[in-house]
Amino acid sequence: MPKIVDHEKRKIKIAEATWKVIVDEGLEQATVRKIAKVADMSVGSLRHYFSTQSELFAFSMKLVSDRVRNRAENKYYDGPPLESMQELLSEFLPIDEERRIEMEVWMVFSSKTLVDPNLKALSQEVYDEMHRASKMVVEGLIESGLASQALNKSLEIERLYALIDGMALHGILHPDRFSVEKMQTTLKYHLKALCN
Amino acid sequence: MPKIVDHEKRKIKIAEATWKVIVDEGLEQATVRKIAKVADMSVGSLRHYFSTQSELFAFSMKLVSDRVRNRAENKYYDGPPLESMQELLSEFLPIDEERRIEMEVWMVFSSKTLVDPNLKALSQEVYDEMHRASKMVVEGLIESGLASQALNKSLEIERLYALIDGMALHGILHPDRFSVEKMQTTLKYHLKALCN
Amino acid sequence: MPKIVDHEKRKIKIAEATWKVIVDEGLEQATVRKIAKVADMSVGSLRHYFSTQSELFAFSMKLVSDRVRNRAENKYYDGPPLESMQELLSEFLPIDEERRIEMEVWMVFSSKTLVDPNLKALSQEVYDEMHRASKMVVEGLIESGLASQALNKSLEIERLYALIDGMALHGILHPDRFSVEKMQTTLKYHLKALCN
Amino acid sequence: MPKIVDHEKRKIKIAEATWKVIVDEGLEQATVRKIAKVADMSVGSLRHYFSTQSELFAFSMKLVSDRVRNRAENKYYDGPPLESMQELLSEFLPIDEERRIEMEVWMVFSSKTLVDPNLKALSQEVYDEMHRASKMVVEGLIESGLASQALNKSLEIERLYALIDGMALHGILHPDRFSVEKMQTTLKYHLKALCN
DNA sequence: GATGAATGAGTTTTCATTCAT
DNA sequence: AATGAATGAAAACTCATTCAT
Repeated sequence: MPKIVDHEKRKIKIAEATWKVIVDEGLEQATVRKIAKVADMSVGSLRHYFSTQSELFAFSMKLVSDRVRNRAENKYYDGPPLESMQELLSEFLPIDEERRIEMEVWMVFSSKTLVDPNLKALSQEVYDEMHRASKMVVEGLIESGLASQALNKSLEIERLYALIDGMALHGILHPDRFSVEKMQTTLKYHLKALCN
Repeated sequence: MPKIVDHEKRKIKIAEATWKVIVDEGLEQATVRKIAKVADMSVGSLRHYFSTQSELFAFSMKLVSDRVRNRAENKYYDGPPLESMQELLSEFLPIDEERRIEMEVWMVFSSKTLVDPNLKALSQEVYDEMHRASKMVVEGLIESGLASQALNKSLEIERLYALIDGMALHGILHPDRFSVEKMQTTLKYHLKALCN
Repeated sequence: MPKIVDHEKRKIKIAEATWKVIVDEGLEQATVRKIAKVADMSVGSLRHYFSTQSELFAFSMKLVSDRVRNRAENKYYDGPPLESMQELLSEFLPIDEERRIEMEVWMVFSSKTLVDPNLKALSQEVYDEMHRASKMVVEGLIESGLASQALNKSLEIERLYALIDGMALHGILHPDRFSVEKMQTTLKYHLKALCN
Repeated sequence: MPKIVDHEKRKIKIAEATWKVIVDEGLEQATVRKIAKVADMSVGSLRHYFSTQSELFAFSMKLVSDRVRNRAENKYYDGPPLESMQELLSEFLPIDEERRIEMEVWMVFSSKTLVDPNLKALSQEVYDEMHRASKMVVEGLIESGLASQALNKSLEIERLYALIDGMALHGILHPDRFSVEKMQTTLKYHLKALCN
């Protein structure tokens, strides 16, 4: 009987170490050596789980989207509609340390997406998912009677989604200029604006 | 002092080569050797202009903001206010090849900003500039009487700026999903929404 | 003691997997991992049969000589002398897929012989065996009266043996230039030449 | 003005270092590090001349054929025909230290030829050249009236060429069994046999 | 016996930077 | 000013071998 390890858990541990190195030192410093060290294992061992760095990065990026999606899906939305929507959309913003790390890692990988075909597919998938979430919110507002039926639904979806990602970007790159509070207030403001 | 001009021209040529490599192959592939090759000069010669790679990157990033700013400032805005604002704000969106390249390079460097203190200052400066531009637009709309005085100016500024950068992000990362046309329509839609 | 037979069978299976990897990808690619995979077993398991790679290689090389020797010895030579000799000597030429693989593997290991003392002994043994076979042929021809007694026996042996190995070499390295047919015809021609 | 070095000479120096390592320790030990050390330069410097190991090996192999060809072509053959031919053909045998090294290196690379497409072309070229040399000898013997016109020219060419390479092989792999003297005597014997 | 996880030394390769010319 | 040779550190990756289960 071989040594028993939970393969998936190990991979997640490594991916989280990867996040840490990326956040602390940047993607270029996310070398196999450093990641192994942070994950507290040997380079050779790490290679059991990810045979190439590319694989490791793909998994690490995917873990971000999995985490965010899971949180968004498993949350219990029971308040008033506007508040529920605010809560849902906040899942995609760097409103606390946990989310900030994920968003930052996501952004760094997104950047890499431009020239790494390996990561492109996931980026597209998530774009589509986010787009659907944005659609759900806009349609939810209209159907619940909060928002006017006269809204241009399609454009509102694009606007909302771009707003979310723009705020996430500002929140990550300029936390001192664009605080979490501003983020939340601006989001609430936008949702309310849709309801006039 | 023609020498200085030449010197500066050379540096710009090198920075543009850097952009090219970044867009084509990514920041990690932007090695001194490759950049020198694309700029059609020797490695040693390139070093006369930039003694370290870090300097070169800082200059290359700054060139993006200079270019964008110059274009925005030197443009002659003579149409109706809403159209002028649309035109101004479009300068910050990847609406054509030239701008797409600049935005993409900017995004890649922004990513690096998170861990490279050398680039952080410029990033902040540009954030502030953009914020001011956003403010100008919002205030312009109010002062011209197009937009209601009841708007929350401060939040509208954040909203507009985030929308712009979010759209730029989507336009760069997902040009097939978020076309230039959608970008322009969404922007126009937003500006109009402010005027209701 | 059926266990021992199984043990031996397993070793042969592993050696054949080694051959396959060598022929397909070369000696340098004949890693323990790859061989284990081709042999359809785990790395750890393979180690029960060969505790070091060196052992494995020595066994794999020896298997070639065993196979060739067995075939040569167990063959029933009942035709005319010249034909029998042609048949015998053909056992040492890559005249079909099976033999081609063996010769190729042999050649690869022979190359390694130059610097690997572990393999040298076997190489010498086989040289001597082959030399004896060559001697048998030459003496056979003379004794049977087919060849003249005036032949320089010793030189004829060297000549025949070198011819065989030279043809094997050409057959392996340049099958498109030196076909199996040419090989056979040349051999027959040589044997006949001895009989003039 | 850049530092002036004779690029080609440097490459040859490196290739010779490669030969040395191969002869002393085998192809698998012919690592870039070891070669650089023997060539008395840094690894990075070596990479100026050969950007990949594959390139280095291809050049090193080619250098063998160049050396042998040059020697064969520039030699002044002025004795009796049979002696001239003996001398020419001896160029392809490991009759002294210099030639032994070249032949050994050639053999090692030939082995690699089987799975390295990069080296295959050269191997074929040399095969053809050697074949032509063999043809020249056979035809020379016939034309000079030394050998009978009744010879099967085509088969004699194959036979001679295989004999040469077989003897080279034996001379390299088993110098204690197949001495230089035997080599020469066997060759002379063969040439004479053609003349009966 | 069997498994595969773990290790660390070793490999090729890349690269920013320095330096002699 | 310009060139490209030289360097050494560090990268990704490979691998035989060891070991716990």
